[in-house]
Amino acid sequence: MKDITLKEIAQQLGISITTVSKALKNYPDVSEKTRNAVLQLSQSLHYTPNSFAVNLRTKESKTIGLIIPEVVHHFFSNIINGIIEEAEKNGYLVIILQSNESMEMEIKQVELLMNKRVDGILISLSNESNNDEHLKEILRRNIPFVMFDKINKLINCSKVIIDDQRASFAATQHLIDLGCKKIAHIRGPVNPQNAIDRFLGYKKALEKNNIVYDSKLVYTCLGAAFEEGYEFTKQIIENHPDVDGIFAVTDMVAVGVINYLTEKNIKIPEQIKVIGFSNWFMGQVITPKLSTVDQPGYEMGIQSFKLLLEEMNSVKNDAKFIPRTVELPTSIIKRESTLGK
Amino acid sequence: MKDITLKEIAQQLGISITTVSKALKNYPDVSEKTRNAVLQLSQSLHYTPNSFAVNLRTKESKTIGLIIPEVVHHFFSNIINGIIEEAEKNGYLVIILQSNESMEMEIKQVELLMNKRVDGILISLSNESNNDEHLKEILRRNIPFVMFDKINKLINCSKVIIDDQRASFAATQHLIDLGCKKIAHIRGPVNPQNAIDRFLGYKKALEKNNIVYDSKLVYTCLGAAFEEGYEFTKQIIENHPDVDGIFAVTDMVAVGVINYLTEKNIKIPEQIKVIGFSNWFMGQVITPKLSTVDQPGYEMGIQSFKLLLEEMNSVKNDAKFIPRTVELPTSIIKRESTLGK
DNA sequence: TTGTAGGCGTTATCAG
DNA sequence: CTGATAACGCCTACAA
Repeated sequence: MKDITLKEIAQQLGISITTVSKALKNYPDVSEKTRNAVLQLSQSLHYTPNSFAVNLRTKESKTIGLIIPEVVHHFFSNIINGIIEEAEKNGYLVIILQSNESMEMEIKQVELLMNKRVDGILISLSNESNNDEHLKEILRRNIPFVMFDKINKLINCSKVIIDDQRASFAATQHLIDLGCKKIAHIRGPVNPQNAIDRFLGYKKALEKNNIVYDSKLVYTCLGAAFEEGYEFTKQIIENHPDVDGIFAVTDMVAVGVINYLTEKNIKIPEQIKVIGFSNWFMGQVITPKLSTVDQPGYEMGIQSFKLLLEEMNSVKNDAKFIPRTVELPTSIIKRESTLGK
Repeated sequence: MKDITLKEIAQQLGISITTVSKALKNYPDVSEKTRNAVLQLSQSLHYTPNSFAVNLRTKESKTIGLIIPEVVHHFFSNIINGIIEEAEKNGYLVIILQSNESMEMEIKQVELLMNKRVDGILISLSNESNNDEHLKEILRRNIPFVMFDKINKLINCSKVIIDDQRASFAATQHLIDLGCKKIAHIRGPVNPQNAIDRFLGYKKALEKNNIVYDSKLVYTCLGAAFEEGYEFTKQIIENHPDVDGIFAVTDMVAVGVINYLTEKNIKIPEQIKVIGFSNWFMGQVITPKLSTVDQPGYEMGIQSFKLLLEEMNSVKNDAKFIPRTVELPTSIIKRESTLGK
């Protein structure tokens, strides 16, 4: 089955390619008769424009690129969901790449997408990312660009974030309100801004409540994995048996915490209260159900695409675009791991 | 910053576009000297070929399309992971679309991808899918095409699957081996082949062990959701209090089962043994830990892409390609929900 | 109302 | 070794 082109249709009807093109695009200067003939034939032949040719002419592909640290991840997959949906609604397709938390990969992938000439790029930075040349290059080339969740504050592009500091302040405050006096924090990796902010929120909450901050109660994950939550909790119990609250950087880590405590028959929340971050589905179905911070992943995806779309439209019209930062609200979800049954 | 093209480089060096092109592609018939000049200049100008033009010429985009029922799903996101990784390794990018288990969406998306002229298409069918015109159209257009996990047996394309029937036979047998006499099955939706096969495996295992099959013990999900597992278990307990084993079509459903039983203080596995299907991460961290069938999602992604790649290469060389079906092994993961501590 | 011509950027063929 | 020319398929001034 060979491809149907304008040429093909033109030949069959004995008219010029131009006329066919115009008829299909509803130009006014085509006679009713020829238009109908063209429409009919192109339908019966199942004509669809060759998108490669259209891309070349219009210099856009209606495709955007998305770089994300991990796909197998409740929060991120929710974001992907939001992005894909909103993109499709607006006639865009999404190419997804996974940095696997590696900056090297991220750099390669940015280049890949730029060479592919996607119409815009969405990124959530890898944990490793501590350099921003590749991000600046996107700006230099004037490619519409939005960062979400794991961002770099120094890059002047649109961003969609939550207020990690405020949210983790609230989480810590929740523990304090319930009577916790000695709260450990299992924090995220060193580089990412949101791990830093969550740590700062924790610290601020302690200070605000006149609890002395003790750096020995802060444990730093390499990857925010289940095993790390498990292992650090072991250390916490052994070295600081009087800890009565644990705030984990992520629900995955918090679930590790809960697993260790449950294994050792340490009562949650009576002896130790646990709160996580992100509101992964898992937290609702484990025992005890996990208190956490709800982080609107799906909504973040939607908003990220919307911002990108705005910028893509601006660039197309040679209009100036001023980057904006959208901050999404979070809320504390109180469940059994802090409140009990 | 305007785009660098072959023309630009040719002009600056005072040579022809043709020569520049050849130099860059390491054609043998270019003098050392001009080649070097070209390479140097194109590097300093950061030349990259315009992929739109390349697509148009070569008639391929090094991009494939993937249609999947859900992105926020442990098993599927693992598959996506495998596909993206293997694709990238081979120089392909992946456009992801989500059918949301709707056949209508699936049909639209297939068309979208065909019009986009992706080099190949990967699909896992939606639960709703009971028509195959859109799939046949892919074959008609001779577009490389692989189905995985949720397939349609009637379509003559490559497939990557597991033996659902055998796996669920083994799962049911596991319950029987542990002494279960009355096993309920919460099955998946009506259409998908693998829900059917899992049901058949369950039934066969009963028969093989001389347990009378009772259709009243089979509950049919609409979407294989947590809530369905919970709700059906309630019905099971109320209507069939002597059930001593439950086999759920999916871990998500099984977790719903466990949640209901735990809430009602029904002992797992002493009173009722539970086994799921797919080996989602969640199952390892809930209490009791869930026994299940390990289904290799990541590997399935890898294999699917590999098959597609083979076919894409064949089509490119006008070689004949004979569709193949790859069957991946599964295994029973025995945990607390059947074995106890 | 219709058609001609040129170009988007690359690549392949063929002649010099 | 180099380059002119055509073609991929579409779109759009401009001309007829």
